Amino acid sequence: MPSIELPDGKKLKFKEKVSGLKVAETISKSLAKEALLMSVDGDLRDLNFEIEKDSSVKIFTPKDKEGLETIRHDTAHILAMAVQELFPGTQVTIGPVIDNGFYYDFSRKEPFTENDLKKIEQKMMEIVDRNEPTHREVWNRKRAIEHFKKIGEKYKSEIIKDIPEGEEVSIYYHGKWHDLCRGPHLSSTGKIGKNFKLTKVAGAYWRGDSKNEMLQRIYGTAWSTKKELDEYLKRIEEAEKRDHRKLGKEMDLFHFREESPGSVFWHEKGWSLFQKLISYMRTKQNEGGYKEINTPEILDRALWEKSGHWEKFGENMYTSTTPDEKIFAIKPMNCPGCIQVYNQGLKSYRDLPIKMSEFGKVHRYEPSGALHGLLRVRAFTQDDAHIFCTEDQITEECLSVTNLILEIYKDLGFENVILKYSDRPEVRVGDDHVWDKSEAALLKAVKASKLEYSVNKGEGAFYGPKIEFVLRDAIGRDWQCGTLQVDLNLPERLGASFVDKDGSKKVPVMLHRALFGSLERFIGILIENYAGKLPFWISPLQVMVIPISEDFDNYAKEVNKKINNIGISSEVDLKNHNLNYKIREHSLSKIPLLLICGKKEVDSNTVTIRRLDSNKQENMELKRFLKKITALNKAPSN
RNA sequence: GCCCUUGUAGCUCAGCUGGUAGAGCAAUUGAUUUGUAAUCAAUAGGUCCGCGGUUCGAAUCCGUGCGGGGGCACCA
Repeated sequence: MPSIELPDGKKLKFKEKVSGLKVAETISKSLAKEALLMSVDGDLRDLNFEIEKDSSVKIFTPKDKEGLETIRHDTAHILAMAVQELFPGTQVTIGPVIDNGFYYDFSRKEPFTENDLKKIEQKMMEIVDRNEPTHREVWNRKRAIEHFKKIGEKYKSEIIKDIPEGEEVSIYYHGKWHDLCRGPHLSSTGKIGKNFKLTKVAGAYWRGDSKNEMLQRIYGTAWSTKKELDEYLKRIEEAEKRDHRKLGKEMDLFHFREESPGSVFWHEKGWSLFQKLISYMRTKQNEGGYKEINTPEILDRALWEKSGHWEKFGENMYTSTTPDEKIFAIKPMNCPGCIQVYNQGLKSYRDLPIKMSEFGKVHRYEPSGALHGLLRVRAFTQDDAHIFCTEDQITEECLSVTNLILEIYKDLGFENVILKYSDRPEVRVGDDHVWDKSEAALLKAVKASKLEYSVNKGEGAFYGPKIEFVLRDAIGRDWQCGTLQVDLNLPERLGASFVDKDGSKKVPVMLHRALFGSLERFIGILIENYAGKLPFWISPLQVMVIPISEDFDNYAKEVNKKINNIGISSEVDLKNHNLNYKIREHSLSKIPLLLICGKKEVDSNTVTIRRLDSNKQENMELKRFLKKITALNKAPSN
């Protein structure tokens, strides 16, 4: 006589054990039709699980997160089923749900082709149409291991071996096909619907370990309605349009080439953008009390050994052997060089905090497969700074870094920032009381920022806790950019010290911080965030002056000169093309302001403005226009 | 680094199962002198990523190297 409590508090009484489907039917016919799975006292269950005792039950439909995830999970099963029907002998491994979809990893000698993907997709549709019923069995683990071994599924038997002793080994059948699975699943293959699509094939290591065999992973996306699927595919398409590699080429900002994989060849316009960002940062940092320094790109191996980099990151460092056989390393980080600057001369507690910034170009030998446009390169410029301070100054300094970072992100159009705070890892250096202090100081800064934050336990650096700044772009993607780390280790290793009040020498705390992280990467993110339509003040080419015909060339040239004279980048288009053509061309190249000059403008000493992405026209006196763009040419916070 | 995939004109791409290359845009020249997203015409433009092999003959097939892309692993 189970009594079933529903989420709204209502109670249903049944004479005998009852399936989830029955419960749904009792509530309403439409719910029964929509129902996919349920939770019983918080545990997710199949709809045909029979409830025997009093419990609270919630029924899930495709509208619920649980419902959608189960659809995706089932689709992964159908994928495996289809693959094994089409390609006998293929071994199955795991097939989890991920953001927006699912994947399944297979072991098979021949690679899956794009064409196979289509065939598999068709077969999956067929299986949905067959509407095969699902049923669940619980097996004895020994039997399960032997069974999967016998049918040649060595990965599955390995997985079962790893299931903890106390847990049930459940097997799900969809028709005759069966798979080891925790469940829950939909009651039949027809319930999945057809709003899925296989998206790509890729390699993936068994158990995510590069020492293991490489499997073939098939990715797919699945949704509860056709509309959602289409919207998702549309989103992907939109993201592709924003790809900074594509836009970078179209906008003539930079290129890559074989001679130096992972290093940027900046074109005039890209470099101008780069310089604008640096000069903006300089202003902000000077206001914040930073002093800019610059340290060598190439430093003796001995320094890297002393700092610990040689041992820990040696494999990713570029080195250079001189004709007299000395080994130097090209810096992968700026900190050791910065500490050497700090080490010049005696420092007193009265000097602290000392904030040294450096736009340092660093080189890291990244694995070839990791390279990705501007987002992952082998040579990049950090907007780095190191703050030397006392333990007591940590909180205040962290706070000011956080404020600076937020202001800068905001200026560049990112208002949505979240923080990731990581505290002490198991393997670490330094006394616990210093860790206590620095963790508390950092956390205080995090809280004071009033931003959403997550705590990543034990994920700090071995030398200190850290905050990572994650910004969300215009289409909802998260990018980790800034970082702030408390370092209790490096200053000591490299012999940094200051004279304290009592006359004794002490080791300063060092804060590492980067706001953009890598200028190169940040520019990539900026381009994608704005889909190439950069704000006026950082746009590399800000104005294009367009004479309507040859007769107005001189006026246009004059206007162009005046704009350039006030430090705004402008060009004049004297080509023999009609106005429509020029507007199209310069709009596509994402120039923020187009100035049209014809008879009307010459006669009245005005210009007609057309803004990017607007077909409105605005006529204005030239003088007023110059004033206006002078104001526009500043960062919002300046 | 690993798996798959890919490399043709400045750009985007076509080129079936082998017979030494083609389009659109851009460029150049000429005509047109244009009022808010492509005016018309002509011309020129190629070591088909590099190296090696198979073949009478290779952009095409095979091997190998380098680069790009999608993932995995990595990301101080």
